[in-house]
Amino acid sequence: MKRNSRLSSTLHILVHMADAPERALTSEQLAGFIHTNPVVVRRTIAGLREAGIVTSSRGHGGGWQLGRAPDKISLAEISGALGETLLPFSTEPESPGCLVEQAVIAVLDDFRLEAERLLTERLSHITLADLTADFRRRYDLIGVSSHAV
Amino acid sequence: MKRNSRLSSTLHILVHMADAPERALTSEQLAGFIHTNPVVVRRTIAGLREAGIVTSSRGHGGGWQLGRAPDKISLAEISGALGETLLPFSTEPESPGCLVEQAVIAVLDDFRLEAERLLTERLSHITLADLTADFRRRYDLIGVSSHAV
DNA sequence: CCGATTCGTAACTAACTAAGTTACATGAAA
DNA sequence: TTTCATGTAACTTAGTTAGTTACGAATCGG
Repeated sequence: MKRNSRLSSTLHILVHMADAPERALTSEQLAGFIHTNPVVVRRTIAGLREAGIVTSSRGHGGGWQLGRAPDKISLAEISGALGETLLPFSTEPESPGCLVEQAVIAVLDDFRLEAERLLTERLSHITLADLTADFRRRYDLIGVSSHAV
Repeated sequence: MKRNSRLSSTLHILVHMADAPERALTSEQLAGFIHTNPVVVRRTIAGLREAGIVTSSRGHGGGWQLGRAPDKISLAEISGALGETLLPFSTEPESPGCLVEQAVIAVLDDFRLEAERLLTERLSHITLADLTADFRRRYDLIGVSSHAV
């Protein structure tokens, strides 16, 4: 895993969970898919559990499963549950009395608000089911193991 | 300066430059506005010079000035010249043969492309002149030094 | 020409963030 | 009651960015 790849790593994991809905996958198995550590996986998707996107169970036969059908899980929800901001730039005031800064922040905050609305709207139209369908299409086309490397 | 505040810091600097178009401002003066180091300023806005947004001159009376009128400088250009990406998430392949990863990356890259198009379009409608006007409006309203801290 | 000024840039340090790791408590199933 | 799996805290490591120091190159005034 590298910097800011949490969204794509999480989607990868979720597609695998969608692809094996009948059984729970352990964080060790999930970690294997994205070549990382089970603890990192648990930490990363802990927020998804709180959002009801996934469920986890302990002990024998425990692990992770989707909390609802893939077509009811949008990328907007997933991104939100990860707690990442779509827009990275900061607008923290650093010279509270400066009117130039106030003007800059006002314009930038307006833009951020509008941008977040736009992006969330787009992401809310893409579901985990779309991703899974895309994966299956590729699988049928090439006919090769989903983890050939 | 803190993390990812480069866009807002740069805008702050540029508004000051737009506000004193007749004379060059040194990187020392510009650094004072955003409470940082002259070298950091030079490094940060070096990209703007290459994009023609600002010009710099050395020696006595040297410093920085806008490269063209504020209403001809859009936030899209500035953001681009800073070399920052608007969308932070990574889609670097990490398991090249994995079809799940390929599906995830395909969807995410599509989204990123569309999102960048949308955001750039919005930013291209905001100019440095808009920011300067907003600053002047605040200044006239409150009637206070632009750097009262 | 000389000295002051200012940018350009390399090299280093410090601070911060996120991933990776270890360790162990908690809970569930066989 | 043993084994397996999550939950989470604490620590380590790696990578990024801001900040700093230093100095060469260019420009201007005298």
